Amino acid sequence: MSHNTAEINRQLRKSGYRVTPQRQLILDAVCQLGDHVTPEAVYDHVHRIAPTLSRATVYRVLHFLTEQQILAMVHIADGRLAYEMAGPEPHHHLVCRTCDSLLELPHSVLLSFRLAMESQYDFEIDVSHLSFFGHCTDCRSSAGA
Amino acid sequence: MSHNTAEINRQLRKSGYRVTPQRQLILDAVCQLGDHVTPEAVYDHVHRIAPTLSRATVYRVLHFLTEQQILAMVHIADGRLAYEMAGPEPHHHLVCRTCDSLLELPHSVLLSFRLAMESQYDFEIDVSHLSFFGHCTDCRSSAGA
DNA sequence: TAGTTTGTTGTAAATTTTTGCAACAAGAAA
DNA sequence: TTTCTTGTTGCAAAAATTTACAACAAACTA
Ligand SMILES: [Mn+2]
Ligand SMILES: [Mn+2]
Ligand SMILES: [Zn+2]
Ligand SMILES: [Zn+2]
Repeated sequence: MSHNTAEINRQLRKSGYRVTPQRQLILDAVCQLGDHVTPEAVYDHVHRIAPTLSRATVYRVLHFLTEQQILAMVHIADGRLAYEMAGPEPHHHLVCRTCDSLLELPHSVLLSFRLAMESQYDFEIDVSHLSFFGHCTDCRSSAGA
Repeated sequence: MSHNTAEINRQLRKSGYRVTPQRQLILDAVCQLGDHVTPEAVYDHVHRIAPTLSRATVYRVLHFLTEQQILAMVHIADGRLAYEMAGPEPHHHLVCRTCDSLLELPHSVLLSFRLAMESQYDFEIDVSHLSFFGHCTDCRSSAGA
């Protein structure tokens, strides 16, 4: 568990929300399971600990924690959603379609793109966590062999 | 109907696939319904014309035509998928989270980003149709009022 | 045109995700 | 600690999406 529980709880209560055992379990699960955790993986994990915790709650809490910017959501292949802790440093990913490897990109890689959209279209892009799909070095060289 | 039916049919047959009435109906539907068409909208449309055409076929054909690059897929809000004709000119979108307005971006806006990823990470990004969410001019000014 | 091959569809069931609603319980107040 | 308010949960049903499989039919061949 690497997240600041006390700080998060304070933030939630301050906004009029409640800190429930379900929310804590689900947050811990995402934190432990790592990057790009699917709702089903979260459910499997928490269900072992709290068998009555329902799938509906998993989906609701993941959505809720994302709204609160405690989690970050990401589109993964096939249009599915996954989640991970929203660190203080937003980031993006390069995901290889062949080997599923994951490269982390600093948030800044999109800065110039965002500025361009602001100046050209007066549109304020709001991106906190994108995945770009493609092919990594290794897979490109082995495919060409 | 603004797509080249004959050319598409030829392309499919050449690859060993078949041109079925279902595929033609679904393609026509996407073409007529416009940008960012949801599977449900397609189903509603084609079901009126061919009541036995099933939902499963709609999902399957949308996925299939996307693989064949005849349709383009796009993530819309909430992690849902939508489809549209894949024109010869790939493009992207700026989608306003407040008024749902849609701005079309030329494919070239991401060119420098893609080149940067290639030189910095040796990763070949494969993007044909992205949507960036945010807030347009109008909605930003009225929110500040 | 009739026969053959095999890609495709419809059906039904399995999964996944969302939603309504009554019971519950976190946190504030007394 | 007890009471009260109302945000949250579990359940069950609805809705959305995927999948297995037998029947079907598009395209090829004779
Ligand atoms: Mn990430
Ligand atoms: Mn588009
Ligand atoms: Zn790879
Ligand atoms: Zn707007």
